[in-house]
Amino acid sequence: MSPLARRPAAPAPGTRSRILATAAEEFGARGFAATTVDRIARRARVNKAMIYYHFPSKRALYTAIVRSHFAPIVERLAAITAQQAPPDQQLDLLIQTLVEAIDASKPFLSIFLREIADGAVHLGSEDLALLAGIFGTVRSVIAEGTSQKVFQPVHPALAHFTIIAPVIMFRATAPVRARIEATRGVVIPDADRSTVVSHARMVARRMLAPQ
Amino acid sequence: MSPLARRPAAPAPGTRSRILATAAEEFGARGFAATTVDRIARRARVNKAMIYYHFPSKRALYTAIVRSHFAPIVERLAAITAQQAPPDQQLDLLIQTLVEAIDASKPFLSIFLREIADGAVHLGSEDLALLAGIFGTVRSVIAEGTSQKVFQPVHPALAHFTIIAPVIMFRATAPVRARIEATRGVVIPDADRSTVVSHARMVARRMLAPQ
DNA sequence: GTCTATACTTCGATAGAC
DNA sequence: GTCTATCGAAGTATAGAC
Repeated sequence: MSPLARRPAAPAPGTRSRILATAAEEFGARGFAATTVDRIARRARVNKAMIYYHFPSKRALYTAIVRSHFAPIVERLAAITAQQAPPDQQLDLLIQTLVEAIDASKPFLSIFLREIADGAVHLGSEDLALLAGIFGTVRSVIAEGTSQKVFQPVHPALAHFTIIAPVIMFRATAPVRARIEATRGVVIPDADRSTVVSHARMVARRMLAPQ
Repeated sequence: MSPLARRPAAPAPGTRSRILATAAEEFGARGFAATTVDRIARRARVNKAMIYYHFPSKRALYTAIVRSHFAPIVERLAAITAQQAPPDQQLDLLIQTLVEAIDASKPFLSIFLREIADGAVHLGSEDLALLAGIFGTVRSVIAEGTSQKVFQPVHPALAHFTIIAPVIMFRATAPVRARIEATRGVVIPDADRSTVVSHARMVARRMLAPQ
């Protein structure tokens, strides 16, 4: 190789992951349709054509982000139920893990909310399977507790969302609450993770306590 | 007026409301950016130019929808706290009213979720005031109960979302749950309104019961 | 792997006749 | 109030040089 030759094909290791991270922020903040590939490129400091070099389409880029966020959550949840602990202990661990997952990525939380509003039209059957896995895990732990008479009988889906929806909505509404605080001069206290976990556990315990 | 003259300006009473209803469905199902004025026009069976005759812009149409949905909810909530009932009774009424509001318009529920994901960028200070009103009403009833020692102390925002977020997410996820049922052959029971109200009241009562 | 330039499409919005 | 026709701005995606 001539020393005078240029190096036109030097790999830039951070490029692909920088695209993914920036795209997640944009999709989360604006939604799929309102996100432009131009803007992702500019913010990730790559050329727009580079995005199409790494991903076949805007949609494929979006799908890659969704998969990479869902999969590890389901794995961690499965690890908890694999151990044969009592239902109330498993539920405490499930709550801890779910709150950590929700806190792990603010953009993904927004993507998740939009996906629900969309009726999950962007999710393939593999993604739906991951979602069903999360739902099924919580549900089976509650069902086990009910059959052992340590939990009272509850509507499965309503119980599931009673545990997790408050955390989702509380975290997701943080920017809106901040705007209300700023605009209207009221103080709405935030909460750190241990406060949120404690609250969710308290709610779960009280909701499921036998009559 | 000559009998031969045409009547080019016959009013079509249903036009404006048909635009509003169709636009709400589209904004709910697709989000603001993905919704096209062309499609609203086609589905509402009006000419696109008619939309711009009734509303100055796509954004103004969206805002009109948001206002018309938020305002009556806040009114009904205010009517409840105006009466001087005990906190637990007020809370039961608040829950009933909020569940009814959530069930009243499926499109608006999706619009609401997307607005949260957006950080409420489409909402002006008047809309934020309405949102703050909903939040403040629940919050003040809980605070009153706590100061009367009939409720235990709780984090205001977490308590608020513990009561209302499960209902929001349960209703909003109905299409996704249906897809999971269809794709994966599992049965996820739905719930009618009285079941949802009872569940939310049970959760609120148990969460707020003094230790 | 990276860039420039551009083809192709869609969409919000308006002009102007009736 | 209602229509047709169209402008102009963005935006996805690709071709092709280096």
